[in-house]
Amino acid sequence: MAQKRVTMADVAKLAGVSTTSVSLIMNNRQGTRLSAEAAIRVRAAADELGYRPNLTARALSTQKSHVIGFISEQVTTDRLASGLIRGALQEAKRHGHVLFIAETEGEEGSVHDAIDALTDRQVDGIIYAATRPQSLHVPASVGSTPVVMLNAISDDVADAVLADEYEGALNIIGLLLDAGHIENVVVLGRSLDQPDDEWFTIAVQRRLAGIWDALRARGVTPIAQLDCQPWSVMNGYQAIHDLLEANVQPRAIICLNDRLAFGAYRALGEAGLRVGRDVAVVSFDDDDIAVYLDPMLTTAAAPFEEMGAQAVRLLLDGEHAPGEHLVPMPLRVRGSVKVPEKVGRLIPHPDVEPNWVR
Amino acid sequence: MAQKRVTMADVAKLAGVSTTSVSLIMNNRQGTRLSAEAAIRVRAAADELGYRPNLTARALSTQKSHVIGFISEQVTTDRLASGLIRGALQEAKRHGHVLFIAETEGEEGSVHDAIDALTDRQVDGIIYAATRPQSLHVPASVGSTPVVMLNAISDDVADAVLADEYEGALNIIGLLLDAGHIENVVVLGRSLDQPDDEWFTIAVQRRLAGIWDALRARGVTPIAQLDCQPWSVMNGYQAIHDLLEANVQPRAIICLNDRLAFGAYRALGEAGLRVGRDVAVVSFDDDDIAVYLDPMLTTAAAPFEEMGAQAVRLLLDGEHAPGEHLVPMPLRVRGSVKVPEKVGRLIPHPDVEPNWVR
DNA sequence: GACGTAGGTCCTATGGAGGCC
DNA sequence: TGGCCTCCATAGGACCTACGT
Repeated sequence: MAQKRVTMADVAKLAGVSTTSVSLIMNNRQGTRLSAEAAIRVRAAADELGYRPNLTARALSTQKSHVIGFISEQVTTDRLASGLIRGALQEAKRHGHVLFIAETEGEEGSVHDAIDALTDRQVDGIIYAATRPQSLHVPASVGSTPVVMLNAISDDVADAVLADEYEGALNIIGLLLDAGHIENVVVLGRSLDQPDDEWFTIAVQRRLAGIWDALRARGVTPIAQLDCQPWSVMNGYQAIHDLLEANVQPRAIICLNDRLAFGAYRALGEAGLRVGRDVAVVSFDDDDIAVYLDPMLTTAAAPFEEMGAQAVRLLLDGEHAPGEHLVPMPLRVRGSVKVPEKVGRLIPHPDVEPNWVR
Repeated sequence: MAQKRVTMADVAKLAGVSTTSVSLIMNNRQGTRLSAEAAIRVRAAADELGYRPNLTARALSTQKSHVIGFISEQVTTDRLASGLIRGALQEAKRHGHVLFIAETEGEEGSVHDAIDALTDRQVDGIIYAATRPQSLHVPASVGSTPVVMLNAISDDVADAVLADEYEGALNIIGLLLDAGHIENVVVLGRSLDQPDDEWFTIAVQRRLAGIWDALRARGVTPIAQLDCQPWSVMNGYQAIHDLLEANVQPRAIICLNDRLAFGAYRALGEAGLRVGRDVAVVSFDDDDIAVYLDPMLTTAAAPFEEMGAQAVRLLLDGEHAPGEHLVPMPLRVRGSVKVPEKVGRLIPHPDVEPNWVR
């Protein structure tokens, strides 16, 4: 068992050179040219023995571990935000890096522990991701390790990757209104005068701002704004249910997220109203359930994968203007909005339900 | 910038001892007792300087990295299976370990690369997870690094953690039948005589076996078995829709997974049938959508978190009987099955829709 | 009894040694 | 005498540990 790993020394011995030469050759060092013949011998020996450099040892000596730490508060749980990890993972892989994952369960001190666990292992950089784009505190214990906030912001860190909620909202509402759905518009999720609370994150603020700017730009005034918190299926259902009971007939519903839309569908269905025919619905996030609905939901997708990838790039790049980095939210145009041909041509193709395996 | 990290040597100098002493004291080595006074001096110095051991260096010298590698084929994508990671993460943390994540996109050779990336970094063990419990090949390049298969099996590896599909099926079907839903039973997803195919994984085989054994044990014969692949919302809808069109009236539907159930709900609803009143529905997995449905879905939950945790325990333990390790599937009893009081007492509490943040 | 020295983990970085023209 | 080419010894990096004083 446990046959020891092949080391540089083994290769050196077999090739009849020093370990230095092996190192230089295996790393393709320019400048200090060894004889082509020696290089061939070394490579042959390495191949024969199946030599692979020990990256731990290399990290110790170069101070570069080629590892990125990914801290999240429950991101791995959230099916939406697992896209963040996925995007980061793929981009990291493209650069020969690998990801350390550490999760903080929101407990105090838990972040601190996670950061220690990562810096103790000499990660080259840290991505600090959140489910909600709230402002987070980053302990000073990171030291000089570069940090990028992902779907979050922090007073302690310059770089942050966020979805471009404002533009996304402008676009999706623009789509709705340009398609002619300008009467009896309802905003579901949060009203303009709802007092600030913990849910009113920077992302929500911008999303809402985009919605209203788009409405105002076209002179459209909603007939109702429905507060509800949290944005759950149940609350979406209840809000639209109550609205219909009060004899208000929406022709277009702007949902602040897909779960609210899901609830709205149900309430509408119970009242005999058909989405796409009687009522247009748009939403945000492109949750998995968006394509489970009938008709499928038109929504501004949260670009989580791209955001994750972007965070890795920022970390590895080093040379970039610090600040917020906004990633566009692609529109998923599907059956919940009837779009005239003319407008339809300008926008991306509908998605289909993915082939889930289980 | 980049103020160098505090090393053992720094602590030693400040405390006026050798690095050896620092090492021994910081690691609480018994046996070789240093003076209590020296220990105090060293700890004070370490505190003052904010010393933390460099785990990379430690790993190099002890051959223990306290890192576990987690390889998955798209597990991070799948919102169901992200529970695997979450469970593993928390258990690893409890043991002072951290998780390397590597994803293979199903490409050939990709697994090989992932394994290399991990073993090059001296991980203490590897968890190889899959979305479908299929049989996977594990390249010999793992060498002597211990491997545990998670939600998968392999001819090359003894240990595997799987959901106890058979028991889960026995239980959930038992629940359905014991509640009195024994007439006009329909099995939705896969029939007994459907030929083997790529979807017929070991998990599906056992799930199906459990269903039928439970049915037979009570002398119940379904009035229909509906094949469909993949198990999507659309296919579930279509199958039940067609069934109703053919004038077959199900009183109980056994869905092979939650997405099928989702589709079934829709088809039933369109036909004016109410789940929980006219038709009982049970299912598998406890997907997020299970609680979005109305009434909420009664389902045998895939115990992903517990499975992930179990995999970590097996890796760290070392002393255990090798083989398959089955994790029970808890029943989530909700509104889709009317359960008589008497039976209801014996089973867990209904869940509620989680407070999603976005 | 209390502690330090030296050698081990594996790789990289640097200055310079030896041979040849 | 110098220059050029090929190569290596040595000294890190930060830690652990067997042995010695």
